[in-house]
Amino acid sequence: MRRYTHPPVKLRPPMTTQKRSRTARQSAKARGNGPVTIGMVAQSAGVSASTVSRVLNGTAIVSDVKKQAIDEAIATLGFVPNPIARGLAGGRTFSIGVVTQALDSPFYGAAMRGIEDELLPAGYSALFVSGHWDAPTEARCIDVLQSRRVDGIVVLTGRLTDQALKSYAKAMPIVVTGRTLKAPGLFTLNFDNFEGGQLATQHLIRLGHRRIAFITGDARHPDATERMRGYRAALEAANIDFDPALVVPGEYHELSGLLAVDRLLATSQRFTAIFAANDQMALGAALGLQRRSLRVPEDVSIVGFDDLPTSQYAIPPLTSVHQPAYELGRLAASAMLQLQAGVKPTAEVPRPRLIARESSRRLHG
Amino acid sequence: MRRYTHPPVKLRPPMTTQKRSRTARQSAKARGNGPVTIGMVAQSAGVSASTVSRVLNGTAIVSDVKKQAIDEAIATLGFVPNPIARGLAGGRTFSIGVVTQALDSPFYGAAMRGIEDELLPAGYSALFVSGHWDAPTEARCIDVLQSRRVDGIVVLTGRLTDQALKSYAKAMPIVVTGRTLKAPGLFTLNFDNFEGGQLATQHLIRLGHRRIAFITGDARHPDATERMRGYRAALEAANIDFDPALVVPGEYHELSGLLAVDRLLATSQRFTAIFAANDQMALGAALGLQRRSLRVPEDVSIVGFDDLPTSQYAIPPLTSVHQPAYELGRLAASAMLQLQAGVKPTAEVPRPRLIARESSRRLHG
DNA sequence: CTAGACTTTGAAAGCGCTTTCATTCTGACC
DNA sequence: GGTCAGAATGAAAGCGCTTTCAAAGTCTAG
Repeated sequence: MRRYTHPPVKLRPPMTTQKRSRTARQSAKARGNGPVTIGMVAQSAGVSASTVSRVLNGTAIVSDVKKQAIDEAIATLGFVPNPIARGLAGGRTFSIGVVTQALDSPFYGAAMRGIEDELLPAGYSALFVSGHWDAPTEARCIDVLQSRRVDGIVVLTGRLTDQALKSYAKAMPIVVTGRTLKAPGLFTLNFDNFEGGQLATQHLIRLGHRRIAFITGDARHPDATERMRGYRAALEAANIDFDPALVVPGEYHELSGLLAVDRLLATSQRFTAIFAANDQMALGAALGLQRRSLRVPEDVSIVGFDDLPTSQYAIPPLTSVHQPAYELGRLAASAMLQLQAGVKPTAEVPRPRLIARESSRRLHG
Repeated sequence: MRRYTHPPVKLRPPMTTQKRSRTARQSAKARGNGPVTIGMVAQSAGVSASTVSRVLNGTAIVSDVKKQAIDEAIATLGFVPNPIARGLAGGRTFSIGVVTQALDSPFYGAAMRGIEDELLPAGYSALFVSGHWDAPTEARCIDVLQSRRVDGIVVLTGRLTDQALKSYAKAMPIVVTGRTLKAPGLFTLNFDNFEGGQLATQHLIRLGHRRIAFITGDARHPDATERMRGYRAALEAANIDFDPALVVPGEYHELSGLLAVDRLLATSQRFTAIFAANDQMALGAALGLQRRSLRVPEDVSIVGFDDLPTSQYAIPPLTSVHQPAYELGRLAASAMLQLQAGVKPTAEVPRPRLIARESSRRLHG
């Protein structure tokens, strides 16, 4: 098997003297094998390692002459500080843990991209782990992240209790999306799912629909229940009676949307439109309708929620409430950066917007 | 602003004596503030830190009595070794870097999930970064990962040259998907895109199609050109002349599929089927056809490639060549684990399979 | 001029762990 | 009973960096 010399620990030559002098060790390093260390920079610039560190971190004033010499040495040697050593010594690893729910969801994917785009330029790395919509798993994720000594954790939605989150926030800064919570060291970023639900429902009402079915999301997700609240509020505002028979449970994936339509049709409830609590279910519902030879939007209008990138290419292109996943990721990350810097974050999530496409149309239009 | 006590560096009380005794320091720690260290375990078990380390890593024989005492101490104190310190001292960080091309792609998402599922139980963490299909960006990603001292890197496809990859493999183990390459410290995992392309085309031919259009992927992706090779080979095998007019370029996203159909229709080429080099373009193509009032599959059959999870819920459900993204991730990760252990990986990628759904049907059936 | 107040700087300790080296114990064998 | 190889263990060095502490300069004001 090959040996990798990166940290040449195992291959360290046996020491001959009890204690090699500092210089001896340094020149040994300078011979060019391992990576460049702060000591080599210091030597090359004719200063001490402490001073180099000070320049690196800007933790103290250093004379311009030396600063220049150090910068030059860093450049010519191509020195890159070792984050591991920094982490050990300084207690900061310049890495942020991110608890997503599914690495392979288009929604979280966009959020992760936003987080990465924000963190990388700031010299931070992101550690993505997935909680699979399960509180114990999420807790384990956070343990892993903490053991990796991340400087902070971004939790994308999730099922942890507010209490648990608050308690984590005592140990390190936390940014959470999908809820509103006040606690020291904790910053929350909440998308207005209620308003989104209203928007979607209003849109259908304005198109003349009055029998609007609703496919719910998992009731354990606060955002799902909020969207439902929005649905009911919009109905009420339009003086349309809420009919429980038009509400069918779903689980945020395509299949459950398809099944929901089956169930709806089985009860022979009349309806002219469907509002699905997310796009995946809306797409499943569209397929379900098609299977029963019902056309979208001629026979039934459909509105989704999330506005996934692919939804605009669905057949027909899906009307949906846009959720700014990428933006949300960026905001969460920049809030975390602010927390790191000791600044109180101020980010605000954009308000929901409805993107009207071809899956919804005027009733009897 | 709040201070976090995790590594209590900044708040360390000023030293009173020149050099505190070992015991003094330890009991200070044992008072219960910071996290549990190996020293505390050692003290509690009545052995030295070295011995605890030996038990932890299994690097030397330790008497059963002590081993038991140590295990007990670890359990009662809830000790978790600090990976940062381990990384510094031992040169291993137990983390694997993963260069994906897009964090928000369903395909890479599934692969990431596979990687995570394989790595986590082994005590490794994954560091995901995205190269955005750009060689310089990928190179920068690898630099970041190396500076983070990952123990190895998994590269999912990407545009780096074989040469570059080989040279990286000199510094640390590398696993690459999407190409076949032999080099020390390098393991490749290649999906047979050629056969996949053949499979898709054969399927259409068997259904009676002879005018089969092909929407290509980005020509810079080896897998795209392989799929095209498969297309041509299948045509040839069926004695169908290759017609360049039926080949239109695409870029692996929905819009380019839609545009490709427009272009195809504009030239008024006759065709009864379309093979798109990936599902996203197939979906875009389906929408493009629908816009021109052409029905799928009645007027035109469509076959995609990748078999994204959402493709089975498209309208109509998409026939596609299944690509085992999740499996691929798992295989890549387990190969990396084997490399870490000094074992020669043996993993093999499953062969392509065609998943027939409703977007393709017998011509004039 | 010189005491006091800052600035700048380097030496050294320390972060938590691994690994080497030396030491102490066994037990086997002559 | 004595010698010697091998097993088990602890002390200490070291990974690369940050931070404290003290020393050495540099001013400024009395």
